[in-house]
Order: sequence, then structure tokens, then C-alpha cells
Amino acid sequence: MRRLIICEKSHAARRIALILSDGSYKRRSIAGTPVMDFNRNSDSYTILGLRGHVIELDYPKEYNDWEGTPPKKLVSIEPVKSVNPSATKIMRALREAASKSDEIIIATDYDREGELIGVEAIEHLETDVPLRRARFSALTKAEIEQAFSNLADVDLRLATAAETRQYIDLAWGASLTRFMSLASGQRGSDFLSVGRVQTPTLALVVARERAIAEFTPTPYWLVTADLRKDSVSFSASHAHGRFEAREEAHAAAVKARRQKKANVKDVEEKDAQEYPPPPFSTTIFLAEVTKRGLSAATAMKVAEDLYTDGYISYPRTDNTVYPMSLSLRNILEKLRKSDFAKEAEEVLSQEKIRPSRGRTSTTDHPPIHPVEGATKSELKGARWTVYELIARRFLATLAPVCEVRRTKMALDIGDEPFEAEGYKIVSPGWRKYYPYYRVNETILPVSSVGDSAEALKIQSAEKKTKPPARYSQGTLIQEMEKHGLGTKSTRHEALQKLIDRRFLKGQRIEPTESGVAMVSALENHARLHDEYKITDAKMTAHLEMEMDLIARGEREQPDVLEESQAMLEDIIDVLERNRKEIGDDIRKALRKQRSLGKCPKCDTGELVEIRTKGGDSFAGCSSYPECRNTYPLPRGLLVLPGDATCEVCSAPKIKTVAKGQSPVVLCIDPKCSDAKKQRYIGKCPECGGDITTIQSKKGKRFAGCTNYPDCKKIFPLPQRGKIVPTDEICDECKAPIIKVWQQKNRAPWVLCINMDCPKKEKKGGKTKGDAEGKRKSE
DNA sequence: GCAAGGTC
Repeated sequence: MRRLIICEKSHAARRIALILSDGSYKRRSIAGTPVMDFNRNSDSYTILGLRGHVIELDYPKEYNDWEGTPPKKLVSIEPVKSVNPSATKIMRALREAASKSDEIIIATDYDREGELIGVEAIEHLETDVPLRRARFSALTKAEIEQAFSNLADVDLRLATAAETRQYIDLAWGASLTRFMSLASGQRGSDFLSVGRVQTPTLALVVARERAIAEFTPTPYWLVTADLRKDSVSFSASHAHGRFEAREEAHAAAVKARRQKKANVKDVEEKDAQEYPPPPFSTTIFLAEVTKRGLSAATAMKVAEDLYTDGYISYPRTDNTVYPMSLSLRNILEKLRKSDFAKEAEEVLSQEKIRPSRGRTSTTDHPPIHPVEGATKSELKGARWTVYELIARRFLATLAPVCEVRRTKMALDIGDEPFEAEGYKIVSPGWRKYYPYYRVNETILPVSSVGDSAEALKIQSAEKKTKPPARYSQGTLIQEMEKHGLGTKSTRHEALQKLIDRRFLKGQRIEPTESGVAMVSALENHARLHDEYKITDAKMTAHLEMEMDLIARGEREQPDVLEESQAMLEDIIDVLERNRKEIGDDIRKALRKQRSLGKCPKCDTGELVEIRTKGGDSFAGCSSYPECRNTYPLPRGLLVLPGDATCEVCSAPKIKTVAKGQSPVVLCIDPKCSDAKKQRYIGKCPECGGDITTIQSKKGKRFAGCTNYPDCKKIFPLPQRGKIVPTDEICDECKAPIIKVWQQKNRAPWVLCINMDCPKKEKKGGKTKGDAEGKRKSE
């Protein structure tokens, strides 16, 4: 018999061919698509890898005209299926291979989408060749052999469930996207999108922002003591913890201050173990890698490249438990030929390697791990950042526990009870290989009961409770996972969409004006019952339930679709009735979002950024042509509203941001003394003019003389950090001296801006800042 | 020019 096996992706096809043929398969190409042939138990096999979903769902072309199709009409239009353009060659190969087969075996991933990926490809062929299904939960020899000797039937109900999801996602997404875009006059590339995953994700951020706005800080007081014993300085805090009343805290502090001595009442030492972190699932990986400054979308792209190039395993996984079939020692051996040779050696030298494990165990793919050793010179930049993180995480998950010693000291100061806590790493274990978490060691002086310490200072300090923190890309993706929004493969894409379409902004993510307006409009108008609120993550949960019912045969697709369509039509009716209000609200939000501030000349218009054809941009008044007020804007920089007016000339302030630099807030009018002051660095050593910061076309900053072109003096500047002039000049070369703040809580770097200054030769390097800054553990 | 889900 001639059998054709189809897999979800080429990688899986190769792996299955290897297992079933014991390595004896032959490669061949059909219509430019690689396939593999082999013989097994008197049958001949051909195996081919698809490229995920090869069939696309969309509305017929005649409905592409947004203005000409009422959004509500879209709901009941039957979408058509077509071959994804990137898969035409694969489909040609599939058709040819199928025509020469007596049986087709679908061997796609064993999940709902996998079932549909196989079924849709075969349905498109309209072939009568009998169909079987191989179900395996891992690409291991045991699983694959077992699946192919127990071939099952295709589960059409499961595939239908996935197909229903497609129909519903398209109907809701397309009709609501069109409605919102048209109602607010956003056509072309500026359309406003709505979707089952992206909109509830946006709503999560809006909800967080509201919680932050509504938050009222509650004051509380902490009483702390600076102590010293045997020339070791340490601090203790009042055993009461937070005082809610100022008087109580003060009273405690005053009482304690009567004594200049702290008496040790109790010392408790405890050895504890800190366990290694769990292996990387996609979500955990993204949470960690985004802390290193990459966006989730960039990090995934880099990880996919590293996977394709054979450096790391498949990066899309929910699994946090290494499967038994994975040879951890083999991987460590590979790492011996990498920049982590020493580390791998150490981990290998353990008598027994006990990998850490997370809560989620799935069988589709192992946790993300390196599969090949690499060096920094081989990978470079972001590729190295990602590879290093994955390699180090892998080493950490196999490394010993971190042994720590915690000390608790109880003290009395003037009859007031205080506590001091010590924390010391005895043996770093996994922390040695995974140095990304900062830890704060606190050493207490060796003490026993009855000892005393000098009480240097007792203070009562007012603190305030803090509002919930904004999400980062990493924590938002974790939150999405918690709410069942999106999948391991799509969460970063949904997030990136919200950023690209300007619904979300910032490193600490906040919604834009239009983001808030979208959510408010949909919350107020696009709801019928609580379980069908498009802004609510519960909508996904509800859909999941319906899909399960279809898969179990307890509901039929037409029923579910009809119900969903009726609901959507009702929602669109409500939206249409409020069309003007919704449109006005969003338009207003967009205008505010784009505004750099009120025009100081006419006081009615808003200043908005306008790009010229040449690539330059300027700020112009929205009341043009009545008001022709304009200001040039710096090139190569992101220009944002400064949310303030200039104290000098009452024009709005703008915030300019260059990649990697701290933002600068300055008056929009470059001729205003405030703008000049913000850019001022010092006096020109050549002509006595002003040296100011200037941005190059590409956004790099440097310092140059304002007497240009008469004086062409320029100096390079550090690209990172906030620059503050000092009024001082270098005693050697007379160039201005500046301070550069490159990190919070670190002393600034003080330097003469002249890179060729003879003094630099003598001293060399930069002045090291104060490294004693407060460190927070993560 | 719309979604979300696969994969590259």
C-alpha cells in the first residue's frame, strides 16, 4: 500500500520520517516542496509537512468595500475558503502526492487546531482517498510508533469546533472593526480594530489604569533604627510594622530615642533553600526576556530564528516540565562547546542531575532549551541576548539549590521592640548560572542574647501605600494567559497590534486616549448580557465552552453560529443607534491623543505633528488656514506632548524621545529661552558661543556650537542617560564639563565633553559611580 | 485596509 502522511510543519515531518524509517528515508522534492520517502512493513510512505493553516477564511471580494457594506450585513455573509498564498506550492505537492496514494494519514498536532489543519487541507483536495489519523502527544519514538500502529479516524467534530471559532472570530472582528472605524471616520491604514483577544487585552490595561487613577494613597509610618555593633552598621525596624497613626509612630520613636543602646533579646538563625526557577514556557520566557529590553514580538522573532538555525528548541510551548525522553546530559555536553563550557561542566559534575519543574506539563513540545552550543561572537546582539538567557535558564534548572542563611534578631531600644533581618547566600547554586535576579545580602553583626548595639539614629518616616503597578509587556502576556486570552503563539502578536495601532503605549504599558475611548464605547454600547461583553475576557471562556460542546457532539455548528450571529446583530443594532455619540467620543479622543498642546497663538486650535514629504516634520495648528502658526520639530526623534505649558512663553512643552536616551521635555518653540536652556551644555571653547545638544538625522545626539556655520565645533555625546550642564570647564582643554545620569540611584558620570582631551589619556576610562545605590531584589 | 490561529 502507498501511504501519504501529512504533518503540521516541516520540522515534525522530518522527525516522524526519521523515527518511522529508522533513519533510512530519502528526500525528494515535489513542486519545490521537500518530501521524504521510505518503506516500512511492506508499505511505501511519503511524508510531507504543511505550514500550519494552509486554508484562509475571508469574505468574498465584493464585500471588501467598507463604505458599501453595512457592518451588520457582514455578520450573516458566508466566508469563503482559499489557499493561503504562502502555501500554494505545498498544496500543489500535496495534491500530486495524494493522487498517488491509497491512504492518507493526518499526523498534525494533537489538538483542536491541528485537527482542522489536517482536515481543511484534505477537504480542499476533494479526494476520495481513505483518511486516517495518527494521534501522538510527543515526537518521541514510543509515541510515534504507538500512534502509527493504532491509527484512528479523523475527528470531524473536533475540526468543526475549530472552524466555528474561525467563523465567530472573523464575524465579530470584521464587523466591529468596520463599525468602529467607520463611525469615527478612521479609514485606510488608520482603522480601529476590535477582536476577541485584542479588545479584552486592551480592556485589562484600561481597567488597570482606572484602578491607578482611582487609587487613594493611605499614609502610614515606619519607625527604623540605624545601629552599629563591632563596627558593622545595620538597620532594624519597629516590630509593630506599619503604624497607621502618626502620633503612635512618633511616640514609639521618641521612646526609643531615650536609649542610645539596643539590647539583643533574641537571635534566630535559619538555613533555607531557594529552589531553581522552572524551565521556560513561552510565557515565562517572554516575561524574562522583556526585562532585558526586548519587546515580546522582537523576542519571539529572534527565538524563531534561533530555532530555525538550530540553536534552541521550538519556542512555542506551554510546557514547564522536561519530558523523560529529553537527554539533559546530551544538551549539557553540547554546551561544553559554547561560552558556557565551564558552567556546563560544573552542572554535569553533579552526582545526580535533578531538573526543576513548573506547574504546567504538556506533551506537545518540551520547555524551551538550547539544542546547540554557541558563542557570543557567533550570535551577537539580540540573538545572543536571547540565546544566553535560554542557555542560562537551562543551566539554572539543572543546578543545585541556592543555600541561604536567614537571621532574625529581636532588639529592645528604650523598651520598644525592633527587628533586624539578615540574609546571606551561603552557596549560590543555580543563582551562579542565572544572575538576572538581583539579590540583596544583608549582613548582621555576630550577636547573642544580652549583647548590645549602638543606636545611632531612630526615625519615624511617612510612607504611602502605592497604586497597582502598570503592566510591562511580560506581565501583560502573563495576565493574558491567566485569562485564557490568545495562545502561546499569538499573545505577543495581539499585544504588538495594540501598540502599533496606538491603543497602548509606553514601557510601563498604559492605554492611549483612543484606547480608553474604544473600551468605553464598547463597554457602554456593545453589550447585551454580561456573558457577551466583547471587552470581557469571559467571552473567550464562553466560546471555549461552546467549542467543547461541538467537539463532544452536544451542539451543532449551525446552532452555535446562529446564536452568535443573532447576538452580534443585536449588538450592532445598539451600536448603530449610538453611532454619532461613539464616533464623536473616539474622534475627540484621537484629536487629544495627537495634540501636542493648545496653539498659543489662536488659543482655539491644537498643535499637531505634520510630516513633510521630505521626511521632516513640524507642528502646525489644527485651525489652519485661519491660524498659520507653526514650529519646526527636531528630526530623528519621537515627539510626544510634554503635558505642560512653558513658564516663559506659555507655548506647550513637548517631550522628545530618542531610542535608548532619556526623554527631554522642552518648549515647542526652539527660539524660546526654555528650549535653549534645556539644550544648553556650556560655552564653546573656540568661539565663546553656546554649545547645545543636537540630534542627527538618525536620532543620535551630539553637541555643537550655535554659531554654526561660522563655528563648526562639535563634540560626541554619550547616547544614553540624562545630560546636565555643570557651568564648569575642563582645566586642561576648556571644553564644558557635563554630568550624565545613566542609571537611577547611581551617581552621575562627570566628564569633559572633549573626547580628545589630553587629560583623558592620563586618567583613562570613566569615573566609576557610587555603586552602593539601593538595590531591589526582583 | 477587518480576527485569530497555525507556521517561517
